[in-house]
Amino acid sequence: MDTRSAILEHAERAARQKGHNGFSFGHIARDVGIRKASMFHHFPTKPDLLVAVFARYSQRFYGWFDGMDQSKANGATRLAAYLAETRATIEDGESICLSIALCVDRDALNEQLIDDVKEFQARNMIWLTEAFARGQVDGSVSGISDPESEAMACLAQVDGAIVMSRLHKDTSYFDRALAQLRLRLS
Amino acid sequence: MDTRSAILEHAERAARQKGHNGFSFGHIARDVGIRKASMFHHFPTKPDLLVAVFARYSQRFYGWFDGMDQSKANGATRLAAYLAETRATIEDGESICLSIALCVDRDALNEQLIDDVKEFQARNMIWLTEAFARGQVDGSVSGISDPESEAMACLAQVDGAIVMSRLHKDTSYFDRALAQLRLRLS
DNA sequence: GTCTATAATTAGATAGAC
DNA sequence: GTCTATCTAATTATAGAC
Repeated sequence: MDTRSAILEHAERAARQKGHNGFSFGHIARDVGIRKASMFHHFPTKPDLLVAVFARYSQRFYGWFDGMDQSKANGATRLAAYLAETRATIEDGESICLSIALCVDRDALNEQLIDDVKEFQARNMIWLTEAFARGQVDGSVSGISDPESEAMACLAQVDGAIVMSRLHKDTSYFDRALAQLRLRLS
Repeated sequence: MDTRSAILEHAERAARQKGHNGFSFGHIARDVGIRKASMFHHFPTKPDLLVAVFARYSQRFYGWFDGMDQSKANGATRLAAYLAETRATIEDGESICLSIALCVDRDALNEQLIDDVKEFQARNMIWLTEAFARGQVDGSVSGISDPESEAMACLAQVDGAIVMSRLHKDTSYFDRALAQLRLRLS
């Protein structure tokens, strides 16, 4: 792996485990195995690094959305896959979603990064709304009144479930927080 | 107000706006209007300060729980009051719940503080479970199968809603994320 | 209880050699 | 692209005077 990618990889891990203010160029350099000064060749400032890390992170999700959109899966299958994907990214409660970490340290971010996180959340909302709408039409998800309200509630529930799992370093909290929603997927 | 209380007040605000790693003794000293060195007379270390801040924060909630428990309010009224109380504490999306901020910066906390946050979450769960159970019995909350699952989902949903509000600095995100739950309260 | 002064460490960089 | 060396500012403290 090239150095730039190694930096991005370790920086994402660090941000998701310790938050934006919880790691430094020095830490990442040590992880990657280079000197601190060499970091600045790849990323001139910490904001630059963060923007690149989040772009890479969000692109993975956007790619996943696109892949799913091309499948013929029904609403319930899509939502179940979303929950499984989200659960997988937090490992054993060691990490959280990068966008949550950045929300908490919001005051330290530059405007571009805040906009990027907002867009990430908006695209999650759009995808979830579409999945709930599909589940309403095809009958695979029970008890839906308004797909957009469902999407908003679901996104919040997932984010909160991730935070709870992080506190206990235990993914079963994620499962219990989402148990009710899962029961509605046939 | 005495100096110690002023320090606790400003430190809580800072932790909830910038996260555990986002503020220093220097910042708080400036806010309070004393010199940095004077901070250490009141709180020898940053972990000591954080434990005291969280104790004060959680006690306010525990007191609120006790007050509510002595009322004759039905399940729905209790849950609506919980949502209103939570919403009020985040102001205009400028702050988040202290326990969320600490969860994200979990790696920087000492063991006592982690245990304190766990207890806080457990007590929220107990109170919410009781409120949902009440709502199930008195019929004031619709569609309850298992009160404990409901409590877990609700707590996650509230936490996620707070994070979303923080990103946009807009409490309407909180309202929209909780709209469905509110509709179930009669 | 608050202050000045200071120390050790770290963070975010920059300059310039290789 | 990576390194050593260096810089400035901030952070978490400690010592000791008032």
